[in-house]
Amino acid sequence: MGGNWMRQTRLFLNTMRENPADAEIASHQLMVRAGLVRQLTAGVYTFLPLGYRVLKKIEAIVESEMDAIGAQEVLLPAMQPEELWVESGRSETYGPDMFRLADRHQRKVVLGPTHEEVVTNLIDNEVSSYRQLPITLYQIQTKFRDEVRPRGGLLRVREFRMKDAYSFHTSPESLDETYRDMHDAYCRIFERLGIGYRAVEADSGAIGGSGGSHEFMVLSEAGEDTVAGCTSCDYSANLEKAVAVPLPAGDASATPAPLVVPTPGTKTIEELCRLLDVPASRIIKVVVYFADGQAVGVCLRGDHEVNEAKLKAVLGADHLRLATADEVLSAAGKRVGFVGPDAPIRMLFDRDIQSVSDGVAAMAGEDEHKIHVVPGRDFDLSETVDIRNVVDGDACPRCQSPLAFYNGIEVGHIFKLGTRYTDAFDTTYLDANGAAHRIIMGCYGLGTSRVLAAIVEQSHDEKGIIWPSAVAPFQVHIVLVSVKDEAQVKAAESLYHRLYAAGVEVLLDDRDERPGVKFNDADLMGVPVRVTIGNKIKEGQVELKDRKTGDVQVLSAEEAFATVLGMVK
RNA sequence: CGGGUAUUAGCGCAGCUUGGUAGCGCGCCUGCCUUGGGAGCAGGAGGUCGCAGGUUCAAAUCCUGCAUACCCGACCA
Repeated sequence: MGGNWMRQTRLFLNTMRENPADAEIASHQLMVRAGLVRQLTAGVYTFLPLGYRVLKKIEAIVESEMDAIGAQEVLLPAMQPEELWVESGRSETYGPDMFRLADRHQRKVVLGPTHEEVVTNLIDNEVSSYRQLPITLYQIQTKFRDEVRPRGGLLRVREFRMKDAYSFHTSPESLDETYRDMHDAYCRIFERLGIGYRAVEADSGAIGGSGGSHEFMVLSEAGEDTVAGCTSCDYSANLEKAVAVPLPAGDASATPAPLVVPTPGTKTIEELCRLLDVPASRIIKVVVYFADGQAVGVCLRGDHEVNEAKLKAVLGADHLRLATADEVLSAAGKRVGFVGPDAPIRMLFDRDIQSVSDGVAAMAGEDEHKIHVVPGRDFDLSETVDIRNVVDGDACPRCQSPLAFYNGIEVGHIFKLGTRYTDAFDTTYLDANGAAHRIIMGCYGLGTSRVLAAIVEQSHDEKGIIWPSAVAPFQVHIVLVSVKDEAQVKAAESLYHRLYAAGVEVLLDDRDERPGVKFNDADLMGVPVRVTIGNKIKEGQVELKDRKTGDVQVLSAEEAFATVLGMVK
């Protein structure tokens, strides 16, 4: 027993009628209520049989598509020496987000949040010739990240399952090819999984590296990422990466000379707007950051926000944070709120500051601002870059149509890493002439346990989960209405055995429960096809119900068998 | 890291103000009855009241500390 058929009386499963108190989002509530998972501690979950069946199905699909593009499966260690991370420089970058421990000899060990270091080390040891390249390795592993705040059930956790792949190349063209293969494989994976997704341009973030990067997003209210997407063409990008058409330069030909006005105690843009009765788009603000220990000012319009990912990229900085009030005072010589674009620190200007034709800037003393300020006329625009988040009203960089914003769950992320890690480990191959060159790398992640949550988040109704057929824990759920009725039992057992013999994954609800309980549990569990065997068996009839559409067909037992085979194959 | 809330049976909660035998609903076990959308009746099992101190004749309840969990925020000048 077990495997592809199961009697519900034997299934390790407790469904719950009420939502657990700490579950807020639908996927978390349903996964707990339907008995897929149980929380052990913050951000750490047990997968129960039903949940694990689904996870394995997701992973099997991922594996088959990885295999199809020639990637080879390995299993890298979850436990890794800290030295590797020190060598790559990421021990510091990751900081407290990594679980760290010491072994009995006080050697420092980390639990892998990802595996670039380990796999590069492996390749460094094993690959020496161009003849061995290109090669792509992948694994499905449990990863560990000590998240500041786990949340959203299985969406942001500290221990999770992830497929990660790494490719190694002798040329950028070869990397491009594998990157495209991966991109296409990911599209096939999400199509096979039966979920709606969007591939978006992304920032490469902490993993580092140069070159392209795409994220695969499941659009959902519960998502933590913001996606900016064009309303007419297919441009879409993570907000961290999204760009817009530059705003038109303002016409300052009629702007009078600057004038100092008193603005005591205005600490925010909002206060300043109210006091001077100007819109935020006419304020020229300066935000002070510390990038790798150096103070740098960012000058942009009052209604725009600094995009820290862009700022980090422009500066090439590893660490970036806002300056504290005290640091602002000592670095720029003015209190927070009164640092102007002429402050005596390195200043970066957002390119759209040039859209201001008659602005307000803190280019005077404390508790004063200048009005009628024109960028370029009244202060120098030394370094002009795109450094802000796109906002509502911005135009698509490809087709000029308006951009719109969505929440998304990041379920996959692919990168062209370049030589970020092979530089760190001095990983080279010999070419046909015997000359050594750095190996070029790509890496490709896909969070399988997060995909599970994302599917539930996207595919449910008020009664429960609606599994896409490809990942459903079982294909057919036979609900035997009364275990006391011999005719029903006989018909149910017969169908159960025939479906199993035909290779259909089938769950038989043989519990001595009232029909309402069984129907509600079946809806909660979300198996795509339900066969109800009840008192219509007297007329030789059973009922077939589609979980997603709710469509019901009344058929003979024989017809039902044939129809079910047709539906699941 | 900061703030808030919570912690009492497997799950959801009451009890705490005003200290005195630990309760309810769901679930679970037994029996009867019932059987097409979470029935009913009867009986029953199950709790170091998060942990450690303190106050008191007496603490789930008051006080102190700690732990854990959940939520919100983490400074755009």
